[in-house]
Amino acid sequence: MSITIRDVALKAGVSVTTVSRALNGTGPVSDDARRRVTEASAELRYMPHGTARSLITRRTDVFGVVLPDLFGEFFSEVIRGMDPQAQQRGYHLLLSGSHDGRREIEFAVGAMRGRVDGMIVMSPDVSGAELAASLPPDVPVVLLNCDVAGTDFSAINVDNYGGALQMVRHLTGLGHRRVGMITGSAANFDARERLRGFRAAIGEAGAMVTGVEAAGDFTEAGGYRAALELAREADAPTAVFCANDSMAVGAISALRGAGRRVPDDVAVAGFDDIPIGRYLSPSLSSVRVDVNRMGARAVELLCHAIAGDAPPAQELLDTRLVVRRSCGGGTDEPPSLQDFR
Amino acid sequence: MSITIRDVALKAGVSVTTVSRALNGTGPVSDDARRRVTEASAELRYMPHGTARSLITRRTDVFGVVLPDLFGEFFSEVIRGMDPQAQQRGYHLLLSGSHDGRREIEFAVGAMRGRVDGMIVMSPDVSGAELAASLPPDVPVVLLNCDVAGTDFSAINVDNYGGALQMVRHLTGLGHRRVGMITGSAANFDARERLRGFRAAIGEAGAMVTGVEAAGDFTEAGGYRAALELAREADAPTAVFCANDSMAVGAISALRGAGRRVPDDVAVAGFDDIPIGRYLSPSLSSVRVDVNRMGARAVELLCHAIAGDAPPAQELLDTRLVVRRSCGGGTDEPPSLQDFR
DNA sequence: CGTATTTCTGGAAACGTTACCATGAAAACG
DNA sequence: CGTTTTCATGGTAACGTTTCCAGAAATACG
Repeated sequence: MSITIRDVALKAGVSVTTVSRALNGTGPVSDDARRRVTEASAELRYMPHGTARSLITRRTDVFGVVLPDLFGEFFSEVIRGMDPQAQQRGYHLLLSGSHDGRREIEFAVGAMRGRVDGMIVMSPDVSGAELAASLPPDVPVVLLNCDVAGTDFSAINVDNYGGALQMVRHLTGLGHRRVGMITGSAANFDARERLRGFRAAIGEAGAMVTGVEAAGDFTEAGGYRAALELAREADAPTAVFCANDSMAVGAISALRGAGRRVPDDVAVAGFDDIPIGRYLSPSLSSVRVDVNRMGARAVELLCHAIAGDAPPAQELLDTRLVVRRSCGGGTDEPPSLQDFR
Repeated sequence: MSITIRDVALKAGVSVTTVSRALNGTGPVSDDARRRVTEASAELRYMPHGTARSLITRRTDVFGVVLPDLFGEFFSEVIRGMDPQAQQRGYHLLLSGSHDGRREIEFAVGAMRGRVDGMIVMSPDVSGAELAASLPPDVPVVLLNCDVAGTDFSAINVDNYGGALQMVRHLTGLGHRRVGMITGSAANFDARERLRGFRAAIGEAGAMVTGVEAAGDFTEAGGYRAALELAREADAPTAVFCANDSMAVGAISALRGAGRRVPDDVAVAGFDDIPIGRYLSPSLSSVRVDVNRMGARAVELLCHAIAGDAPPAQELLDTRLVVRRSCGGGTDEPPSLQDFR
């Protein structure tokens, strides 16, 4: 059916060993033999069988990528960050989306056993410690957005704490005395860190400033409900920090519905700086995260782990405050259409 | 180093054959042996080596996905459409982005030889006929957004022609007599089909309506330049149809800069209906394409090709006209924040 | 009870490649 | 010229799994 190295050897009149050597450039081969091999190979349109090669080489040139439920362009960006780096180093990406929870990740990881040289696992809902037992000991792993406290996994995390701190400091700096937060899912590591940043900022702002929290779930609808809850408070907050932009969109909608103007009556801010944020009206203040870079860096770390030329590292990706109209303090950006990039 | 089926066999006190049978449920195994095998397997945390299995089984449970330069959320959506379908059928996705041009695709395809059971190749710049020689004969392939005229590849294409036709008909229906088009790259199949639709619509509109074309390249900057070109015409068009939304964004910016109001002085429409389109001001009229469905359907077609239970099929994905403010004819949608989904 | 069938089992051959070792020829060295 | 090194080559053993075949034990059948 499909042509193997043996067919090439036969046609070129040499042994399979010589064919392998000639094609891979490993070991000495006479010019004559090399010519005959390349000729026969081209004529037969021979392509080496990757699986067979991997079996003996113990290299697959593939990285496994396990992601939770793909959320918007986050997924897209992280992959786009990985791909060029991986490709440049001769690796392909084996994707496995829609995995959350310990058991599902374990399964996905298992299915990749023996088909990847390393893995990048995004696991915001399951900690590194919990994952430790599920991950194969013989395959290097880089964790993304994952609580790796007390483990020595390589990991890259967004500086959620710092970003939230920055944003809430900005809000209190604008003079807000009663600040609300719509939190993300409690199980989610990113959400917990953002909440921690919020609390820290409220704490350091002194006794004049108080915080109030409402539970969200990272969805627009969840943000809508939580915002209504906050608006009904006797002492309703004049600023609301949402754990992500989607919830901020829902929150603005809810607040408007409740007759509150944004940002005049209540300031709103999000996290992630999703692309549509600047096109909303009012444009949405947020915390910018370079997700692309996270993907790229994850590949780099994984390559180091495989080469063994660097110890496991846990990196923090810094964030940037993006102040727009929704929290009242921002410059009134022209609704885009102006700037190229 | 890593544990193999032999280790399990040794620990369970049976042969490797029996272990294989017990674990895969193939062939008869006594209850006692099965119990011992599953026990030993669990205790050793054995995971079969995918590569080794694939070699003999001749199945990898992997689909190769070759995409051109990842364009915005198009890439994301198509993958998101594929993943659930693939996963449901027990397949993983091996990704290879950033491949355009005949040689690069050939290389990517070659690198996948023997590691995938089927391939999905998006190739808007290289036709199926040209690709035929590069594609392996023994691996089923589904082509996406590709000119497959005269070949019998399975393929899924967006109805670019019909979509463009619809949109330009809408513009002429609004009374525009001089209609411009900013085209995409000439090498691009989607672009050519959209242009064909434009010309057909102009043609059928009668002698009163004339069309004028300016060359773009699918980028914002390209749209900007092309729009300026059109605006400088002696008989400048009162409506401009752009081959994609990115160029429409650039075009609106250019027209404004040239002192033309949109949509009052000139109507603008795009193609693709990217998410930010509705948030722009004016909101952007466009042609909606269900990219997600394209990915999902591609996987289905590939599965049929592998199972051999259906002949190669070439499908057309229909489009939907989305009329918004930028071409003057649309309803004035509230700038979102209202509707959930 | 003898034979034919089933059930269970293990040894060995595949799968397509590269890695290891051995061999002979040629070249370099003293 | 004899000896050592290098070069070129091929045979064969891996890699970890499944599949094929054959044999042994147990069961069914007449």
